[in-house]
Amino acid sequence: MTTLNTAQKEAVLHGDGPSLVLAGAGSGKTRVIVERIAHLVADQGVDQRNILALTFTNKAAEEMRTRVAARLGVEKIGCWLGTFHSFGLYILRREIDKLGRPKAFTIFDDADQLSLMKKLIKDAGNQAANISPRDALSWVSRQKQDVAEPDLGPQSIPLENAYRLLWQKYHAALERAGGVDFDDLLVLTARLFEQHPEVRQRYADRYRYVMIDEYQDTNRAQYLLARHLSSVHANIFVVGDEDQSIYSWRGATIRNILDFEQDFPNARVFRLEQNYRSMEPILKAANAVVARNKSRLGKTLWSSHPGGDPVRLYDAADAEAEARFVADDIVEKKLSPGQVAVLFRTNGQVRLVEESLRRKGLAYVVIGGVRFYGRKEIKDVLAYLRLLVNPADDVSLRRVLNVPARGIGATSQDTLEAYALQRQQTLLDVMREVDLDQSLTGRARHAILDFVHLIDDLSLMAKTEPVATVLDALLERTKYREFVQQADEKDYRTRLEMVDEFQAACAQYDAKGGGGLLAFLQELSLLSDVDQWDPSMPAVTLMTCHSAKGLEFDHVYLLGLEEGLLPHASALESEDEIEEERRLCYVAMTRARKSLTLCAARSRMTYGGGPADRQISRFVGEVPRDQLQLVGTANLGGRQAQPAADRVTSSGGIKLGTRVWHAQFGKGTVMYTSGSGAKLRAKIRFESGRSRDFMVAMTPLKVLDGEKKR
DNA sequence: GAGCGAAACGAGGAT
DNA sequence: CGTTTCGCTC
Repeated sequence: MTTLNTAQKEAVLHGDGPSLVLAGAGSGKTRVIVERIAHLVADQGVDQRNILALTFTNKAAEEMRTRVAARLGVEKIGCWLGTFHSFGLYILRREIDKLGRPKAFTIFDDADQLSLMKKLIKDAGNQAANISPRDALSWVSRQKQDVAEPDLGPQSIPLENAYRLLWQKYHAALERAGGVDFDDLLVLTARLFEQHPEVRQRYADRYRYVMIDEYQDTNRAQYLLARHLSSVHANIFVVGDEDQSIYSWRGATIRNILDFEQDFPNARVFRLEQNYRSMEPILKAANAVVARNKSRLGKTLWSSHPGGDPVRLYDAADAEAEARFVADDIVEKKLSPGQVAVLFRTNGQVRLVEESLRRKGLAYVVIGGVRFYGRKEIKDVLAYLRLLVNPADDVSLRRVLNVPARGIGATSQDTLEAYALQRQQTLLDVMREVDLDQSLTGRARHAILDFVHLIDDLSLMAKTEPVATVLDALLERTKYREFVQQADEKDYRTRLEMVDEFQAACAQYDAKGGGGLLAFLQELSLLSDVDQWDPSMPAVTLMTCHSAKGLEFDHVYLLGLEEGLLPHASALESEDEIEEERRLCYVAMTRARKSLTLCAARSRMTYGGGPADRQISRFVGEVPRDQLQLVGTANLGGRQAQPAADRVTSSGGIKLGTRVWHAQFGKGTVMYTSGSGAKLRAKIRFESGRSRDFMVAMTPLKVLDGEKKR
């Protein structure tokens, strides 16, 4: 693609006012945004500082920055170009005090949220009995993404009441700890603009042009931000593809893109339907799949690259054979590893692929899964550092109070917690006054004061010294390395290497000019897995379909095209969720430039249990047969996907998606099965929100017929 | 309070 | 199956 096509040109050159670009997969939407910015700056004389462009990932932002800089012939661009979340952080750093919150706030990641919620559930006792922290968190997160307020109105549903109570407690605890979570970065920013018109006016005035990428994945908070920011100039330029909306579980609402023309009157709509990425058979196959969806605006992509190999289907005996096939095929076809991606629905699928690639001596990188910043030793160190900049952060304090063990055990901790609750003080403040309290042993009080001194000394240091210096002192004084070495004799080398790597990251941050410990910690929390990935590495890329969005590869292997995996088991009940799975499948397929290979296994080990029989995905059946080439032992006879209701199994009707009734737990849905016959096990999610695992033969379950939806 | 083995729990996608 | 919590002993 050297010059812009007519549709792209129109989108780039159009005049002021709101506009919606419906950009199909591979239609050059990034390029359109880049060219539009270049056009505004170079041709219209717009000051770069008056342009704001928002993306969903740092990776996308980084690529856009590079391309805009190249296009304008400058080293560094002056536009504000970054992710929604980093924009929220940018605003809150300056303005959060207007919401009555401290400027030195820290960002709580999902592990922090989980540990906080666990504690709140425990403290709430009977009021929140039997609620899983994860369920509570996702409920709270959903409320926040919809920008609701945690008031405790009269509620008829007891479960909802408990959730509401936890929401209120969570909200209060987070605020007291001087923390914000991921949702808050957007929600608080939206609220700030809502409640402080003068602030909104200032930013809306500055950003004459607002551009938003992946608009189909915006949630309500992001939508409100878009409205606020374009409330003065109304030059809002959004780019999206309703067929690639795959984040509804994160609060994204497809309505935002479907309703754009109503929301922003006089909007112009542009359609980009020429695909520059994929060879024709790949695009035809992907189009055929997504065309089954009902909620679409409707686009028909056509390929710039006619000819090309048909899409292949490998129908493996089991998941090991599937993984082996991928490695063998890469070797046999002499594919250059850097041009290959292996995509899958769940992170759990990655292990087998890693093994088979390793056996063949193929280099690979795994994106996601166990994140560097999710590692225990890194989280410990981060918790210390966060406590240094935010002494009110009780969540971090709890994590490190006795790590490494320093004689402050459960009894002492409970005593401190009780005092903190009673006096409405932070844990650290309570600990400062511990000498006044005689109910703790002298030894415990001594240990507690030592800890307070440690934090005080290092906090002072953090005010002036570079991050790496503070970290060195921290590791030294806590004897953290010795602790790691002692605690895990088997794996300590790897763990120490992780600590080394983190030290290097700190030093690098300092060397780049840094911004102090607080800024370092805030920015770290916004890093994503894909951000670390270097596409020029000569290695096969392994990642989930979700992570692959926005990327492209010459050769793509899409694994696990089975009912229960893609579409995922948890989506089988609802037509809307099936449609999202279908879009996910479409996103994955359209990552491929030259070749696409679909794989499925007839049998796959499930968690703990034995192998389970698998049905091939309905999405495979949606690809026209003449577009599909069967390879290996592939044989679709009798395995073609059938409508879910007609499928039969040998397990007495207990299978994926079956609606059942249990005397104790009520109605539920089978999420997974494993084993067979007398050893058949089934995981069932009940309408109460709880999930449980059963030996089917031992459990009084009734199969409910004729029920499709709850 | 620390350390260890046993039991229980939970497994979708991630800024 | 892998990880976290529990419960017992020292």
